Amino acid sequence: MTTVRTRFAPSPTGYMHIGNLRTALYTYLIARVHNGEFILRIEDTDQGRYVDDALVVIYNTMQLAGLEYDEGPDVGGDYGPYVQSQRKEIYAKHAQQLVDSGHAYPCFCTLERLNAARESSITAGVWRYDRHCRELNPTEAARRIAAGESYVIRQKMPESGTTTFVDAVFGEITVPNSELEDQVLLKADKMPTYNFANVVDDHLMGITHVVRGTEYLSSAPKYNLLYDAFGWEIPTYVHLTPIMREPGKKLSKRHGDASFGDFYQKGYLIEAIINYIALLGWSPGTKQEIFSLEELKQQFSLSGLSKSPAVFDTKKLRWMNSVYIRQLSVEQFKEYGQPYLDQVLQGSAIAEDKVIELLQSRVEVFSEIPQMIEFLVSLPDYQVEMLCHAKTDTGLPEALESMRHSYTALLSLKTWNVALIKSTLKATVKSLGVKTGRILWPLRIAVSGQESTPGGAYDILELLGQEESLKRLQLGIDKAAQAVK
RNA sequence: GGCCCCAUAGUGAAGUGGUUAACACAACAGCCUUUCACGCUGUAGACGCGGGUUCGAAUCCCGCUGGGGUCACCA
Repeated sequence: MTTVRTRFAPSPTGYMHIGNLRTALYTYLIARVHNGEFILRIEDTDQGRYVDDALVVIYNTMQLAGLEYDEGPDVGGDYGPYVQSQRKEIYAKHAQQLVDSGHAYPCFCTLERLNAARESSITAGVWRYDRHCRELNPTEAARRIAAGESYVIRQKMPESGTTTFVDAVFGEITVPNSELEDQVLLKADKMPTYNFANVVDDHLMGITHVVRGTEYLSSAPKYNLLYDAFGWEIPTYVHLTPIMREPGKKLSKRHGDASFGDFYQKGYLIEAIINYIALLGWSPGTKQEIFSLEELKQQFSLSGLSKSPAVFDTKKLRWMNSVYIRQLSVEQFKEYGQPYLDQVLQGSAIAEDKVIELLQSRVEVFSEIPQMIEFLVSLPDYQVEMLCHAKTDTGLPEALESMRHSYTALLSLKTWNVALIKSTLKATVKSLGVKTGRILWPLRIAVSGQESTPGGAYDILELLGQEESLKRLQLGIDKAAQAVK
């Protein structure tokens, strides 16, 4: 049994797309579920695109997500270097090897010639390299290289026939060779193209499962041909479908929240994000939906991978995040929520511990805490109609009446705590012989100004304190009285 | 446009020739002797269309439609 080895090979672009993170996750899981090894490799062959701090983003994300790699640029390993720009000679050597064996050839065509040919072709996007340099005399080619002429190395594709390859999720796929371009392997700057570097690195690093997005599905035949040209064993391909924003729209950075960092900063828990994206395109085949990374490492399977693109559903992510939030210990919840709490409560006399307690079962995303508790420090303006409550037949006159009763009852209290507030108000309800909601609904609206609050009326009253509560209640009474007139 | 791939409710999905076609999110309703939330219960909602094959198709084949990917000295 050969050891399963997989690799996540991001390009240092400066941010981690949520789809990339999912690819990383699946790649990691495939390795772990087989007790294999997981490698991080940096694909920076496009020097023009290099972003300086981009590596840090990658390292941090991997660490945050708990995707530990056994080998990588920052942890070392026996198959290094793990940064493609440091492997230049390796690619050049292998490219030459293919030239020598007749599977590739130097091409001196200028970009100008190529672009012109492309543009002058009848229909856009159908032009393929015309193999202009393919049959160049080797001696002639050598002379031009020696003369310092700029050139690239191209892969020689079969003239006819078809190429078939097997993908672990899509099965057998066959394409006509006429579709295959004599693709560039080594660029003029002697850097390899992605396609070439991948084949060489994956083989040299002993990668057994090549995991990547479906955008590479159509270049897979070229990869196969390359492996064959080298006489290397073809790895297992695992192509992953993209994540969509809404039916027909690819999830992109443009939409604002496609990067992992954005979600993380908005107050989504890393465990929830991982859990959610794990299920976006993969199914365990059971009804289980909540998975820790540990469980995923046990249960992940290639067979559960989906063939069609999945739409990213923020609502479900929110729900899942709330599940994880509720599972947090009070201490953990406090730790995460504190900054958001402070935004509103800093400097106020509100008892933070109580607020935390009330909040945990109601928060879906941490960043929405401020707006949920804003009313504690300043009563928002609200419509009088909100004081009415259909369920208990509470119209404005009734609401006004009940608030007056509440006011009187609460004014008499010498001490201010939930238990006392509760018993007092219950007594009021009883003495009036009305439904509890008749008293409590208008009361809660008056002190909070909103229909939905963390905690019930008793809790809100206690948090606000007697003075503030009565002040707000009086405001509500005035408001209602004015409207009733 | 060529080539490749895909197709079950609004969304994620189970299903692999015979099922009342799961489950989850979202929606809606009810309950939880106060709202919201949590929880519980329930309701509505799907096999894209048309042909075959078969005693029998969501499951197999073909066409159509729709969607995705790709066609760079980017990855």
